[in-house]
Amino acid sequence: MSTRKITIRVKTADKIDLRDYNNLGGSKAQSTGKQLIIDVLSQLIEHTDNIVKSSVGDEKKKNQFRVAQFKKALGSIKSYPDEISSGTQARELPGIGKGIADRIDIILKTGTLPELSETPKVDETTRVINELTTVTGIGESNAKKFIEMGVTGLDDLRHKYAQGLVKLTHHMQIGLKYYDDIQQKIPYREIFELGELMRTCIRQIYPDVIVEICGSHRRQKAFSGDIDVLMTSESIATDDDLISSHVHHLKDIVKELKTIGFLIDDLTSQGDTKYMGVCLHPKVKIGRRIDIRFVTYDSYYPAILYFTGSMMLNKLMRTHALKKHYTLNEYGLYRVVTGQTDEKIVVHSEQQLFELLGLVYLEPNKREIV
DNA sequence: TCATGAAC
DNA sequence: CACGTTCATGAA
Repeated sequence: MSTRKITIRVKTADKIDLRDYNNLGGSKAQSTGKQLIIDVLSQLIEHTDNIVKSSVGDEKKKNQFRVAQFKKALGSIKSYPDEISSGTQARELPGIGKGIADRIDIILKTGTLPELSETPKVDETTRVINELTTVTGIGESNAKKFIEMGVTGLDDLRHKYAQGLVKLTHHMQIGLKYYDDIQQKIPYREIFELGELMRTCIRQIYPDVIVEICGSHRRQKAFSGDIDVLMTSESIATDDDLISSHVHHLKDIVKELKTIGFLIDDLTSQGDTKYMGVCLHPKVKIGRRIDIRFVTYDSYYPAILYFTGSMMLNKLMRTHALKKHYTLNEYGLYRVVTGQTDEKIVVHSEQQLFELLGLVYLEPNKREIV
């Protein structure tokens, strides 16, 4: 790994800073072959990303993977200190195989890539699938079924549903009901106030329950797509406590949040650990997607880390953990013992999780990787 | 009860 | 090849 950070402080000298993964250092504006490669590869990433957006199924998966590979290669080239004058030379770098090496030769020869001029053609079926799947609860499979039934688009789906010509699951019905609301981004301040509202309400019934809003809000983003809430209580330390607890905290909390008019519709109703629904700010009155997860206290810090993201950081941390013979997931950090059931390491802060993995601690607003 | 789809 | 877990739904 060439991602070792050089720092003056002895204490953190050996820790790895995951922000270096997409190394921005050293790529000053210069009209060298290397800069050209960087520019064209960036275009290739954007181009492939557009293909991802307009494709479905295996084609989409394939191209998503290509984007990830291209990004890795680009990061590798950016962090390489010297000039690159051939594909063969670039092949030595991590993340660069035959495909990228060949492209680099073409870039150096022609200044661009032929595949960039190919416009991805979107056929009508794909367009309708993409439109229908913007409704929460409608995935690709159901979108195809609707198309087979003659649905030609979102408006047509609404129409046919009103006529009783197609059946929708409860989830889909709510998805349509709040379609315009859910499309809108949620300002930071609104989520903050919704959090305070929730805490005030929950304090009345369970004063010991901890409420933390995670997701992009916790990463201090100005706008979020939905509201990701994590709850726990120190009195529910283990899974046994959660299962045997005759008081179902989550269900009681959801019930209470409904009576005060905070939650206005459900997407789930049976879950013991996970609730999905729609909530409302009394002053804003736009339906917002909210997810609430209730975890045991010994999973709280792994969970808060996981649900704060970003997704890319989570992936990097999991991969990094595996290299150090740990498994990291939303429930805990486990030491992998060969042939044995993994041993859970109970942690008491996010900092401690980074520490145990030998990583530089990142504040939530620094976790926006790539 | 099980398999599948969807969401995260 | 390309995450794994939770919940909803409908068939068995």
